[in-house]
Amino acid sequence: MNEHNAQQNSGELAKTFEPAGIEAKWYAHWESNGLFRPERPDAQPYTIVNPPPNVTGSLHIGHALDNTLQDVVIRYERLRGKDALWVVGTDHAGIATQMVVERQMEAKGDKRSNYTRDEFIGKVWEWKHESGGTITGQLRRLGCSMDWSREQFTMDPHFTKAVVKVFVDLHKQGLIYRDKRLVNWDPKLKTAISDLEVETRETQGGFWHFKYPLADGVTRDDGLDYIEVATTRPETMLADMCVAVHPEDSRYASVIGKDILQPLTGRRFKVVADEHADPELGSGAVKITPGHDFNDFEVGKRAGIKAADMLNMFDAEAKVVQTADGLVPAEFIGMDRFDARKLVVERMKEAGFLIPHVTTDKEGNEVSADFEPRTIQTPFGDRGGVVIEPWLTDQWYVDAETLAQPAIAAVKSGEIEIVPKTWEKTFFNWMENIQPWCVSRQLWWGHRIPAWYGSDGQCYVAETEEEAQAKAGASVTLSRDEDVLDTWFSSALWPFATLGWPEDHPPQHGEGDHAQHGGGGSPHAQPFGDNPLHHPAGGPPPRSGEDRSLLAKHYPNDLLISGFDILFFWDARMAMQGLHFMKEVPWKKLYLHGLVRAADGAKMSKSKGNVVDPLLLIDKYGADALRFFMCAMESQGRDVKMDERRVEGYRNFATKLWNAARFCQSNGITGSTSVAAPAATSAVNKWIIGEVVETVAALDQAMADLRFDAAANTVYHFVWDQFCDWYIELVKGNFDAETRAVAGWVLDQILVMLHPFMPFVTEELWHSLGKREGELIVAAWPDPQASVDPAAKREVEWLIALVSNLRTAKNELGIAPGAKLDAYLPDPSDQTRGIIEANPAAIERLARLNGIRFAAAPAGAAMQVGAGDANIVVPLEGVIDIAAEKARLEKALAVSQKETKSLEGRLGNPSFVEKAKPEAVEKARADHAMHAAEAERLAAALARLG
RNA sequence: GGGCGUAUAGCUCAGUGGUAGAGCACUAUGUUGACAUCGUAGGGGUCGCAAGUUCAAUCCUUGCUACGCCCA
Repeated sequence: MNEHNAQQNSGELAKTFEPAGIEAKWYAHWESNGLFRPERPDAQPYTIVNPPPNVTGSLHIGHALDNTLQDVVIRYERLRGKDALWVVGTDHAGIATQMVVERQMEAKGDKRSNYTRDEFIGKVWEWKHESGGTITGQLRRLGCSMDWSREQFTMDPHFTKAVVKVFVDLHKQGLIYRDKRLVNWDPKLKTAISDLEVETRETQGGFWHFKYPLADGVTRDDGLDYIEVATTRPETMLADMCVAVHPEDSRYASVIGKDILQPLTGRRFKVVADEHADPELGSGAVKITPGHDFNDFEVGKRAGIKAADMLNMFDAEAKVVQTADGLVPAEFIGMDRFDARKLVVERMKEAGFLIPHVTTDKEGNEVSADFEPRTIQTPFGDRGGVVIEPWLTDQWYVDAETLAQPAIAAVKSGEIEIVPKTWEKTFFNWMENIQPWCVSRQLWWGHRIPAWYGSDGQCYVAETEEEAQAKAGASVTLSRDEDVLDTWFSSALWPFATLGWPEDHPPQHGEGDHAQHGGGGSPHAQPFGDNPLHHPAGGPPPRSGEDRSLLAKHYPNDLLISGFDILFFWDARMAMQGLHFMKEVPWKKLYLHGLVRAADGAKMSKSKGNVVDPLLLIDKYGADALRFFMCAMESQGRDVKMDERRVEGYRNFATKLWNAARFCQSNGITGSTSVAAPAATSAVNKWIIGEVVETVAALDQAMADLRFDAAANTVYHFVWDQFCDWYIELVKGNFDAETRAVAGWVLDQILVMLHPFMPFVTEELWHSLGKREGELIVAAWPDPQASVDPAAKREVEWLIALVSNLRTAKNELGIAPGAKLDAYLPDPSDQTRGIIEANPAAIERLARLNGIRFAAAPAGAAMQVGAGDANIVVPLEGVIDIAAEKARLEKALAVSQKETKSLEGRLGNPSFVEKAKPEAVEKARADHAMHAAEAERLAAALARLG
C-alpha cells in the first residue's frame, strides 16, 4: 500500500466537482497499482470477457453503453470480494481493417496490388501499432477496469495457435470441409462473405418478359412455339441452363424434356419439371441459371447438373467472362454486370424476343414499356455496400448445424440463461435453421487457413507446414491456401483462447477416454452424447486444487454482455465453439442490450451525421455522468435514446454528492473504519442506518436481476432524497460524536454503493474524507449488520410529514417560508409528545416553529396542519384571512372524503370482501381508517374556524 | 409471409391485478450552517383503441391501429 498513500488528498474540497483531473489521476493510479485485478487466489472467481472492439476503431456510443454495463458488474463483484477478471483485447477485424489500410493507400495513389502479400500485411501491422491504442485509451477514459496486464489481440501468436488447432480439429472431425457451391460474393471486396454479412434492401428494379423459343419445331398444346419467361436479372440469360415448369402445370406438360434454343447465345437446353416453378406466378415458367442464383442452383442440381458443370459468366469483379461452352457473344465479354443487363435487353428486343409490358394510362390508352417496374429485395454486402453476386467457388464451410445442437440444448436446459428471455426465441429460430457457415475469405489480413495443396490438387489440413508435408510425402510440392478465415471464426474462441487455451490446458486424456467430461459429477447436460464426431480437445478442467489454471478458474465465464446486433455473429458462435472444445458453456448468462439511438430515435450512423461522440460527452460532463446515464436508461429489452440533458442531470448529481461530502468534511466528519454500522441512539441516526440497510438490499436485488436502471435509481434516490434532503438537514447543528460517526459511515456506504456507477468522483471523495487503508475500488461492499428500527422510522417520518405539510400550507396561504411561527397541540398522544420532545432542534430549524406548546391555541385566525394523528394549530392572527385557510382545508377535506367514499364503496361490496385476497381487504380497511381519520381531523379543524 | 418488440405526464422513460411514478421541461418562489450544476411548493396523465376474464384491468386474454427491428 506504500506509495498509494502519497495519493491521498488533504485540504478542503473545491466548491464544484471538476471531473477531468480527477479521472486522469485515479485511472492511472488504479492501473499502475494493479487494482483492476488484485491478487485474490482464494476468492470465488468472477469472469467477463469484453467483446473485442476492432483494433483500429474508435469508441462509439454503443461501446460506451456496452462497456459501462460490464464495468458496473465487474466493479460490483470486485467490491464484493470476488476474484473479478475482466478480459480485454482487440479484434483484428479482417475486412474492416484491410479496407481501412487499402483506403489509406488509395488516398496516396497507391494500391494493395503494388505490394506482395507479406509487404501488405506488414503495412497493416504498422497501422495496427499506430492506431491500435486509440480505442483502448478511450475505454480507459470511460473508467473501464479491465485487466490490461493480459490484454489480448486476436492475432497474437497464442491466439493463432488456438485458431489453427480449432480449424484442424474440426476438419478431422468432419465439421469443416471444402465445397464448391454458390456463395455470397462481394465483387467490390472480391471475397466471399457469410449469409450474416448480407443485408437485404429494397431497390427499384424491373421485371422483364422474354420469349424462349422451343427448338426443333416443337409447339405447345396451345400452338405456341415458345415459352414465356420473366426475370429481374436479364443478364444471367448468358448462363441459362434450363427452363423450369411445374410438373403439374398442364400448359407445359407436353414440352417437358424438349429443348429450348436460347436466342441470344444459341445454347440448347431442356425444359425441366421442378416444383420451384410456381404456376400462379407470371407465365409459370422460369429460366434457370444455376451458377448465379441460389434457387436456380438447387433446381439445377435436381435437374442433374453437377456444380462443376454449372456455367459461370462472371469474374471476381462481376464482369462478364466467356462461359465454358463459349457461347457468350463477344460483345458482352468484359462488360460490367449492369451494362450487360441493358445490352441483353436491347439485343433481345431487337430480335423480337422481348414481350413488352403493357398497361393503360389514365385516359385508357395502352402504354407499352420494356419492363414492369418492381420493388426488388436485393442483397448488399454489409461492408462493401455493393450488390452481392451469387458465385460458384470453392470455399471452406463449417458444419454449423451440428455445432448448433449443443448450444440449443444449453439454452433450453438453462445452462445458458439469456437475459432478457424474449431473445431466446430469436436465438432458437436462427440456430434451428442455421446454414453451413462459409468461413474462408479472399483477403490477406487475417488467420491464414492451415491447408496446403499438393501439385496433384490433393488438400492437406495440418497445424504446420511440416505436418502437411509429412502427410503428403516428401516428394510433393505444397502450396498454402491463399485465403484467411472469417474474423468471427477467431473471435468465437474468445472466452477460452484468451485464458490460455490450448497451452494452458489440463493433461490430455488417453485414447478412448473421450467420453469422460466434467469429473466429479458435473451437473451439466452432456449434449455430445456418444457422437463420434466429438473428440474432446482434452479433458475437462480440474475442479479443485490450489494451482487451478486461469482457464480452469475462469471458464465458463459468468456473464457475457453484448448488443443484440451480434447475437448471431458472435454470441451464438462462441456458444458453439465453447461447447465443442471446452465441453462447457462459455458463459452462464448472456445479457443482451439494445442500441443507443439518436435523440430523435433514429439509428446513429456516420452517413446520417447524427453520431454522438461519447468522448465529447465525457469532456463536457465527466465519465461518471455518462456512465450513470447509460445505467439509468438501460432497462431490459429497450433501446437507449440519447438525451444529453439527462447526462447533464447526472453530472449535477455528482456535484450534489460532492457538496454533501464537502459539507460533512467541514463538520469534522471523516471516513469510517468499520463495515458494520456504528452504534446509534438517536432516532435520526437509527433511521438513516435502516435506510442504508434497505438501500443495500434493493441494490443487491437489482444487480442480481441485471436491472441496471433500478440499481442506478436506487442509489440516486437514497443519496439525494434521503441523505441530502433529510438526513443532513435533520442533523445540521447537531454534529455530536455519534452523528459524526454515523454520517461518516453512511457516506462511506454511499461511496461504495455508487462506486460501480461513478468510480471517479467516489474514489476522490473516499480519499478526501480521511486516510484510508486502501482504495475504494477494492473496498468492502456494505454489510451494515444492522436492521431497520421501526420506532425510529416512525419518528423521522413524522417529522418529515410535519415539515412538508407546514411548507405546503404556508405556500398555499402565501406565508413567507422563513416566517417563524408559534404552534399548539392541546392533546398530543404519548407517542407524538415523545417525538416532539425529542426533536426540538429539528422542529425549530426545519419546521420553523417556536416549539410546539401542548396547550390550546389562543382564539383567532389560525392554520391547522396535520402530522400523523396530530392536528397542530398555528395562530396567524392578522397574517391570513380565515377564508383562505378555510378554502385550503375544504380542498383537502374533499380529497380525503373522496378517497374514504371510494374505499367505503369497495368494502361495502360483498364480493370484494369475500373474494379478494385477505391482504387486499386488510389494506383497504387500513386505508379507509386512515382517510376517514384525516377527513375527521380536517372537519374538526374547519369547525374550529367557525 | 414468419418472428419479436413498443404504445403511460410536454419530452425521455420506470412500474403495479386494488383508479399511477422518476428525470428533464413548465408555473410560483428564494427562508433554514454544503450545493443556483441548488432549495421549497405546485400544475399536468379517461396508462393507443375495442371486446373479454375478474369482486376489481393501465397491468391478464383476444382483436384492431400505429411505429420500430429481425428473418424469408
